[in-house]
Amino acid sequence: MGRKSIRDIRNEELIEATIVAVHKHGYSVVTMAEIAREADASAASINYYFGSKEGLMEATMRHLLTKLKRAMIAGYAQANSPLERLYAVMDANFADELFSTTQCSIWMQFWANAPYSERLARLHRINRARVQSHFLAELRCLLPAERVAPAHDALQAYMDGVWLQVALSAQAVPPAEARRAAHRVVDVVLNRTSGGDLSA
Amino acid sequence: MGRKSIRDIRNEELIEATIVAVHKHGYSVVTMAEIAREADASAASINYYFGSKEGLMEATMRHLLTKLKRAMIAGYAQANSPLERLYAVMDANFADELFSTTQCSIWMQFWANAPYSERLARLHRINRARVQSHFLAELRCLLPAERVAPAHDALQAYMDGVWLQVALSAQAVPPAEARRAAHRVVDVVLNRTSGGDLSA
Amino acid sequence: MGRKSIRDIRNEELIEATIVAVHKHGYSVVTMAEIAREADASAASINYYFGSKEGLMEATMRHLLTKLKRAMIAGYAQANSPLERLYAVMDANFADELFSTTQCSIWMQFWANAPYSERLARLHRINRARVQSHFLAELRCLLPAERVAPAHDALQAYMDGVWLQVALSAQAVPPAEARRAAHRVVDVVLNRTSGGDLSA
Amino acid sequence: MGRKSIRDIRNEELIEATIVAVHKHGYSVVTMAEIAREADASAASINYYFGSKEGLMEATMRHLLTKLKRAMIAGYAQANSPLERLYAVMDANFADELFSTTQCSIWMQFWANAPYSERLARLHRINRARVQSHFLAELRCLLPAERVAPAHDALQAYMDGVWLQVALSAQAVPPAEARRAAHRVVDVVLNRTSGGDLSA
DNA sequence: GATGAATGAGGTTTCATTCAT
DNA sequence: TATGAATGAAACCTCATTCAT
Repeated sequence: MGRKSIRDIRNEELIEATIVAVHKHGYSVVTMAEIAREADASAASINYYFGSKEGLMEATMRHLLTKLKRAMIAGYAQANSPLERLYAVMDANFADELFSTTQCSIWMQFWANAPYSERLARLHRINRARVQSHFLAELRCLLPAERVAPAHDALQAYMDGVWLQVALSAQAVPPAEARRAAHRVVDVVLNRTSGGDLSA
Repeated sequence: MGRKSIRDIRNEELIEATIVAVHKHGYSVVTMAEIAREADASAASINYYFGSKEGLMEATMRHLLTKLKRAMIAGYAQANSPLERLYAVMDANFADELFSTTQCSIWMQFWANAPYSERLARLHRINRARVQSHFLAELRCLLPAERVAPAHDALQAYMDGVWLQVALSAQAVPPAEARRAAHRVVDVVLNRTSGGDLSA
Repeated sequence: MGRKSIRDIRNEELIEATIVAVHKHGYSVVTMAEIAREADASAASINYYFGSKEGLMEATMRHLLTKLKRAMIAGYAQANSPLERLYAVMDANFADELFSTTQCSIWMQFWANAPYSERLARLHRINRARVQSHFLAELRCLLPAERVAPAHDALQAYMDGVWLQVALSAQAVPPAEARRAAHRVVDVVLNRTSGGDLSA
Repeated sequence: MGRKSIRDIRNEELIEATIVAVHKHGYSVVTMAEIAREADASAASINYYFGSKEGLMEATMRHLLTKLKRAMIAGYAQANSPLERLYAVMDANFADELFSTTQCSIWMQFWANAPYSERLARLHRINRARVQSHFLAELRCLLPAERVAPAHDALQAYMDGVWLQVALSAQAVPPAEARRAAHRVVDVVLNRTSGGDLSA
């Protein structure tokens, strides 16, 4: 039942190796050999499992998206109001197991290459749409109609920008701190702070 | 004095071609041949002018950074207060001649590849530092010390995020509108809006 | 005694699959995986039975040669004169169970690759020698010595040529018709037709 | 005017090397590296000129077909009767510069692989149609309508069969002798020999 | 200044074969 | 007996770069 087949185990190992290797060398520069070395396997066996390099990349991105989705669902389960759910969406993006320099780096790599790979672009579109629908649903409960779209744009831009900064600065930011900052941004965007305080 | 040498003219043509080609194919996938075709030249002549592919890429990024710098300087020249100068920094990033889908795409390509090219990384660091120093200088005039850093982070993240969104959605946003939205974000971050209104 | 072991049954299935797969993809392009798929088996099991790809090919060719040999022996058993035996040799080559587009195609594949595989070349030599000795034996009874060799060459060339045409045109020729035409060629070569009529 | 460009010269060299290499190793087994070695060039430069292995093969076959066509046209020019033209068609196939073991071997390789390469198949069809139309045109002048098709089939089969034999026996046959034998076959098929003599 | 020609280096992918199960 | 799993070897092809012209 919960048993994992050898295939599943191997898949996961290879995907972990891919994440590390992509972070080290860059998405479209990394070679199958480098990934294989990282996984203590042969390049041929990666093709055996994923069919091609692009197949591997797609599987890797799918893996990350699933992680993000799970984090978001988990947060939602414990939230009891629109505001808390809004926080939960932000928290998912800055969750402990997601918001590391390595993973921010991978995300950026995928973003940058999505426009040139239909398979990546598709995953990106799906994810973006899902996050957006969550955002909008909650914002509609909290803001007048005409402010919903701009608020969503600002929040989404903020989240993307933070990831990008972490990816580029290669300087780790504690996830908890990132979540605190994100909550403040939500508050400011919703005008919930009397004094509008962006500092800790 | 304003006379351009043949070399300068050719350089500019090749850089323009590079921007187009990188946008079409992606930074690390585009080939010298594709760039050459875009410029109606030969791959060999590009090496003649820029030494190597990486040299060309560095020159191209430098070209874009110069454009950005000029836009910022021009804005500063007309600004007469900290707030106006803050607006000017944002405006430069969303200037008519910079904020196109193509160019946002290129920026993202450069960002994504900077960590893997020392020459690109250096340019990125320099630029980032310059923008940051502008931001901080103005914010210090407008906010208490402990709120300066978070405000800067939020504004920078917002700007990066917007570029990224435009690059990925491939859906053009009118620069003027982007500037208006950016001003509102500045206002909100500074708590300058009594009603804290993010909508038009 | 006529009992077939599992091994024999499996062998035959795999050989049939090989014939189909070689026809579909070409001798030196077909892969073990494709053959295995055709036989609903695994590539590994083919190696278990035949040792290697070349072993399988040799067995397959041997299988076809045996079929041809049997057809020739059967024809000989019913022939009562040199001329009838000559007809029988031709008939064997155009027998119902041998003269199909698929099999002509296989033959051509084997011919074309024999020069590059010692094992195939050996089979080819043996077969060719056997057919030749039959031909010569009968022709010697029907023609003066100095006309035997040229007549053999012509008949052999004709037979090969017809197979080749069928293999390449991929347009089936009814075996019975091929046999009729072959008989006429024999007659012409032997000058047995007063009017020398090559038409039906 | 008659000047050959470097490109033409190189093309020809590479094609000659291809013929030799294909003869040595077999059509679909020969590697680019082997061909390159034969031409004292690099594999990369072959792709530079022909785009791909298949492109090279197509060009090589086209080269051979052109040679055959020229030989046929030359023969036709000197023929003054249907019979002489018929001889000329046969002679072209067994011309001194075409009827060598090496070239017969190449032809067979191309035939065997044509069914699996659209580009080769196309060339084959075109050539076959051209030869056939020549044959039929002359045969119609020499035979009653109902004997034309069978006579053509027999002659074509004979020609193909002889090439195949030479390719497989790897035993050279003097072209002049092959032509003499071919003329006799024509005579027999047309019933022009009172004694129907297939011997020298 | 400009470019065909040429190539070495290297990447992805395929495939026959082996082996543990 | 049968086959997933794994891989070394090798093939094709691409591409940045060099160089003679």
